[in-house]
Amino acid sequence: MLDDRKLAVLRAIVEDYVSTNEPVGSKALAGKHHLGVSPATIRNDMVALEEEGYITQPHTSAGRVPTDKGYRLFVDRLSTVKPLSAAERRAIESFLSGAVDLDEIVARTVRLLAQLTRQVAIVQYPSLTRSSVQHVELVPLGSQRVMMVLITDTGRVEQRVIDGVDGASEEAVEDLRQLLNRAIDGAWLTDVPDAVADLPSQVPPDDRQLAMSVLSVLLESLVERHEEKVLLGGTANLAAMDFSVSLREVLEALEENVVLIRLLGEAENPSMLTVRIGAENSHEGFQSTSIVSAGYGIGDQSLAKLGVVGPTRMDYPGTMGAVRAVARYVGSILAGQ
Amino acid sequence: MLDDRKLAVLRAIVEDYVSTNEPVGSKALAGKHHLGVSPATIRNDMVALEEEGYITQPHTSAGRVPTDKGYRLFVDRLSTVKPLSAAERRAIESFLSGAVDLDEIVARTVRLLAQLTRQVAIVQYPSLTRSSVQHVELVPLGSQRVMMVLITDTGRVEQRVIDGVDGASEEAVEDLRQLLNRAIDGAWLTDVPDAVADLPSQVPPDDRQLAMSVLSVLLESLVERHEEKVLLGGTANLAAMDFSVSLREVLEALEENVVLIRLLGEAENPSMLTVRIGAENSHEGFQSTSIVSAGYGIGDQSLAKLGVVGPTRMDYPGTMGAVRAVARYVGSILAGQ
DNA sequence: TCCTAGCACTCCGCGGTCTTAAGTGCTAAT
DNA sequence: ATTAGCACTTAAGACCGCGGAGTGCTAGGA
Repeated sequence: MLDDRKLAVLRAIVEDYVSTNEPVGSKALAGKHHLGVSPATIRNDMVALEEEGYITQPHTSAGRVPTDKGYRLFVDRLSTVKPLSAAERRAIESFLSGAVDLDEIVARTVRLLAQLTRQVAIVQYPSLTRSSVQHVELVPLGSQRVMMVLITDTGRVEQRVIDGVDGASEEAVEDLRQLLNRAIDGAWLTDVPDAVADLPSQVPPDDRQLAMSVLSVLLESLVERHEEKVLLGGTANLAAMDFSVSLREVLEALEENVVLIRLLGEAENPSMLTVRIGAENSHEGFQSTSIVSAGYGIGDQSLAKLGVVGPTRMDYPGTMGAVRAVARYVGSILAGQ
Repeated sequence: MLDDRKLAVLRAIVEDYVSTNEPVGSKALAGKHHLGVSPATIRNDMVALEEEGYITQPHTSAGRVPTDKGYRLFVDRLSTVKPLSAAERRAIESFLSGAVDLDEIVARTVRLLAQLTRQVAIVQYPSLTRSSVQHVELVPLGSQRVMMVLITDTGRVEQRVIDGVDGASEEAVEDLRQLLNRAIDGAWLTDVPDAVADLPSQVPPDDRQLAMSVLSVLLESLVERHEEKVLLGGTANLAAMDFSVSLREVLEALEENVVLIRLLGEAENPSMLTVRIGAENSHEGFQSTSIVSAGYGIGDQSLAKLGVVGPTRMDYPGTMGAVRAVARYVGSILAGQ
């Protein structure tokens, strides 16, 4: 039903429309894209494509514009991820390798993505739940409070203050610290609850209240409030985009971390790309945007996700190439740390 | 030269223009603002105000619009900070008091400010340099690396990994840790360099290299890279604002933390308000915005700043009231922690 | 059977003109 | 010093006509 030439026409329409942002007509197509046929023939193909729902015309006597379905077909079958140029790869590498800690890696990554794609970049911090305990520290603050600092092997630091612990002597805290570290040092975060289950029975009764408080906060910080943080960048690029929905809606949605995380999609293994086009995004504000995302992590384990959001009318091959490349480099930087 | 009635006219113009966003004419003024004089009289006052540069007209035969200078006079002499309603105050209190750690306090504050003012909110994290050392922790990571975690009394945590330290035995690290804590526990961050000056001479020669590395990273994290972090919120409100400069410029400037911090102004004692109007802002992108900011902190010591940025055409009394109230509440929450 | 040339038709966008409404500045009267 | 009246200016909106880009259709050619 859709022969090769029709597909070629669709591809040409997408590419043209993406670069010019104007509905593309049959004559222009026949000219630029040396398809070797006349405008009239292209028009015939166009009606076929339109009947199938791949393109549409804003009004009679205007050129054609791809629909979400058209972009989907383009992404799935008509395009290949465009690898970055050597210069770009070098730039990424030198830019990312200058980072000193996790915060900065993430900050630089988001900047990089935004610059490469000229779109809005989203980077999720490496998740707590998929890393292991590097170290846990207990610090007495005054006589009534203790601060707990949890350091993971991905370099992430989680701190929490435990309030109202009565009679927490320095020694008791120190003892608990050692006990705790012996129990969970190196453990996967998901295994921590099991690992500490019988810990209270090992502390002297006097300090048991302290131990319970600390443990409950520790578990809470692991499970309940594993609020995944994200960083956003390149919002200035929004100004150049033209959404059919109001800019405000998009900006609002971008402020909701929870929404963003859900948006980043379900790519589970690193460097596998997810593309969500237009109405495929469930969320209100993103009906006329596309999201290209990928997982990143160490080895073949995905720790978190990153991606960009832009207009459905975007350069998919280029964007996908950039996202994939950045995801890989971040992974390697993370592994090297 | 500017009698009371002329000032009243200016005030009326500002208030009207702020609420309607349309140039205000003499007739409308005479109607709404019961000034007890006829439009013609008001017109005469207007030409006086215009000659002095407080108002201007976009074109002949349009109403008048306040200039930056006009807003300045309004803020300085014609308006009073508007206190929040009891309901608003209660809302602030309950919203902020739910925060568990510093990150969340800041995050909630920025949300709150944005919602109250319907503008873009900026909150700077409590500065490192004006707080004191609560604790410093050294954690060996493998055999070649040590992680340093610095905890301040404002609850801020700074972490850094020290790389390539040869022969850092667990004992050496532990010794150094104790030495370090004895030297700087409780010290003002600004005093830390002095406090650790003679520390290397106190460690055994074998561990001196380790000590030097740690100290240099510590000092560096205090001084050189005291990159002040800021959090931004309410950017969605930008969509409703109309800038004469492009939206893009504003968004771009908002992404530069350095710019933002400079922008927050020089209010040194808490709850003292700074208002920068239009061209008073040195930075390019903010020529048509106003910034209302205040310091916040514990007691009468300012730890950091917060504020909002909106169009010069903003509700100054209300905005100033909100900023001042939030700054005070954050201070009290911080003190209570 | 598929492609192409030609042609009439549709519709958007652009520039022009006209009108209206708002608001001003000036002058003369109170 | 204030006010009423009036002529003048200007932006914004409505209306119109036109040109151009693009289409769909039909009839003829490989």
